Amino acid sequence: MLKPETPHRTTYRHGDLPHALLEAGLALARDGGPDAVVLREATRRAGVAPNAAYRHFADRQALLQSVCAAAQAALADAIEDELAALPPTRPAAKRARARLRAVGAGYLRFAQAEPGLFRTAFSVSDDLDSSTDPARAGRGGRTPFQLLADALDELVDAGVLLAARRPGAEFLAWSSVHGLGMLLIDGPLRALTREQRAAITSRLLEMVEQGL
Amino acid sequence: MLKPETPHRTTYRHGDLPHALLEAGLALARDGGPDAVVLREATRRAGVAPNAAYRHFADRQALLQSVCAAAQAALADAIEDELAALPPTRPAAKRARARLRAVGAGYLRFAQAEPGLFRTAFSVSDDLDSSTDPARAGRGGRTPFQLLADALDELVDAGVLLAARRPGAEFLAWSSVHGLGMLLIDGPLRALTREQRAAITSRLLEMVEQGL
DNA sequence: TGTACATCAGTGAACGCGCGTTCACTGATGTAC
DNA sequence: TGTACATCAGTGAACGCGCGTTCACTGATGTAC
Repeated sequence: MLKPETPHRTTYRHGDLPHALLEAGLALARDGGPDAVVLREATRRAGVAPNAAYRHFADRQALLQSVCAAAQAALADAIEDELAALPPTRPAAKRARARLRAVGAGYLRFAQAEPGLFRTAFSVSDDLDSSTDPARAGRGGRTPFQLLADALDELVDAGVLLAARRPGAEFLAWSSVHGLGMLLIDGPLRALTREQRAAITSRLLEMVEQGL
Repeated sequence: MLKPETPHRTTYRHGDLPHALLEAGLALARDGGPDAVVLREATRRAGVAPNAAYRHFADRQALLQSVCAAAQAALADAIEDELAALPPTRPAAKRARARLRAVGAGYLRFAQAEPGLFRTAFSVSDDLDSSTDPARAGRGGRTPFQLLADALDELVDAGVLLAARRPGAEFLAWSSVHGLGMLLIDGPLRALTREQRAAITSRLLEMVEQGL
């Protein structure tokens, strides 16, 4: 087991240690989940003494929080990718439906492609305010939560979802998709084939659409 | 902070150390989740040398696995309680519906009453076989997964759920409820009042029923 | 009923590990004059 | 353009912690004769 990269630094100053630590933290989260995000290993990877981290992060928790925000941003990116890949669709109702499904599909794709980051994204217990924290936003400036809310708003605009049922709907949709993500990466659905996963994902999204 | 109990033992033999360690492990899980289930603290609480645990558990992982199974059994008990509290209901369809809701309600009640145990119950990544492992069963001899499956079967028998939609339905229902549990204990829904939680729980269960 | 002995549960001491965090420091940078 | 000096980023060494796990051991139990 070789270290992936031992950064050779010629200057005394690192250059961008905060960023390097965040990247190292993300790498740790990627293949070990939140518990693997530890200061010493992050500084090691950044090629710096352990205590150098304290110039930029108050403590381990602060680094973890940054990594968590970055993981949520990555999740937002995955959702945006899924939305962007959608073909232009004409009737507004059909389009809105497709977009909601894309949000769910992107979410689940990310959970399976990056289980470590996914777990990390939800490791820091947060509240409603942090769901819209710009640090958690993707390229388009929206957090995963906001992307979901947008899709639901479109559904109302298109007349698919009754306005009366809109409030709180994000939590219902989110619960279902989040739960499936968990079962797929850690739970009893781990062993399913790619096709089986796709099938169950599809059925779940359909259920949410019907049930909302 | 005093130790809750320092067991005074007069005999050299403990009596029932495996059981004592399991109980200690459960207590640790209860207020610290899976990461808090550590051998040294468990033996401390059992009033025994750290290495005594190795007479009964191969390693830390083995203890955690036992605690995990016991946590699932406790979850099964919570669901059974909810089912038992149901008033007798006449039309089979109405009855079957009420029972499915009770399964979900019991699951979510447990998640909120015992978040540490709930997290621990799903900390050991398992497969479909372990979902029916008797060690994870409650008083009635059924695991949480089996209780859910039973409820869905009743729904089919009562003609509420199309038999064609039955296969895999447990995963859809489970995902939704499990996800809501996560959001309620760790996620953005933590801060909700009791009434708000009840309302969202009710809506989610309704959504599942409609959408299945 | 007594006794030798195998079996097994628990002990005591120790190991190495990786972690978070603090201390007093040193080297480079950039700004004021 | 040059230089003193404040500022700040990183260093080196060390701390204490709690953990999992191994070793050779000792004390009690129960069974065979």
